[in-house]
Amino acid sequence: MGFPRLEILEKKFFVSQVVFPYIPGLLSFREAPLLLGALAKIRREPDIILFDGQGIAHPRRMGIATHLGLFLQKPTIGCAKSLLVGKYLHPGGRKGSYSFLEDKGEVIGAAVRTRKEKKPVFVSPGDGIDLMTSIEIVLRCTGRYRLPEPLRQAHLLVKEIREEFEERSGQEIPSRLSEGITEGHVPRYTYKYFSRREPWKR
DNA sequence: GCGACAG
DNA sequence: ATCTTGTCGC
Repeated sequence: MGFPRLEILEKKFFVSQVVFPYIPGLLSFREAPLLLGALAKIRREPDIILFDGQGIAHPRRMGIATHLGLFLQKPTIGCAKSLLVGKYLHPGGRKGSYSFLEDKGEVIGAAVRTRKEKKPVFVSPGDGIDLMTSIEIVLRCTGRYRLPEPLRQAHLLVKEIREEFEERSGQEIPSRLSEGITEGHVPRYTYKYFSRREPWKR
């Protein structure tokens, strides 16, 4: 999308099976491969990328937005619909109000009210950008809905693709089966490894 | 040991 | 995330 007009410039998608389970704190391992697949199809070079997930508001300050920002060497922002880690005071009810999110004595993001009286979204820098700029961009990308337009449009596109695929292939895409497919494709040792407490300390 | 836990 | 039931505001 263009900024600040938010015109859609390109729409691309990527379909495949997930090969890693959803584990809080390890979302990148499950979704990054597919996101990279879709991003590889984009012709234009984005100036910045907004992700549906955390940036540095992560136990190890490495949410999916940060992870991919570093990988792609591109500025990124994390905008999650719910909290992973950190504490915050409820922000004011007006659209645009926000309060900082902190963990272990450091500010890692903010709870931003993108819609009056609605649950806030959690914004945190991915990489190559600061918190205040991240908040400003998310707000300027938000219109009448809770989610910033880039993320909302992405969700709508996925819904569109999925429905078309379901009717054309007779058998719908077992979206919930991502669980089933996952268990059958993730090597046993891999799952055991990541199922332990704080596996990154091993 | 118990609770929390992006999508 | 997905699913189901019911409610509130434009």
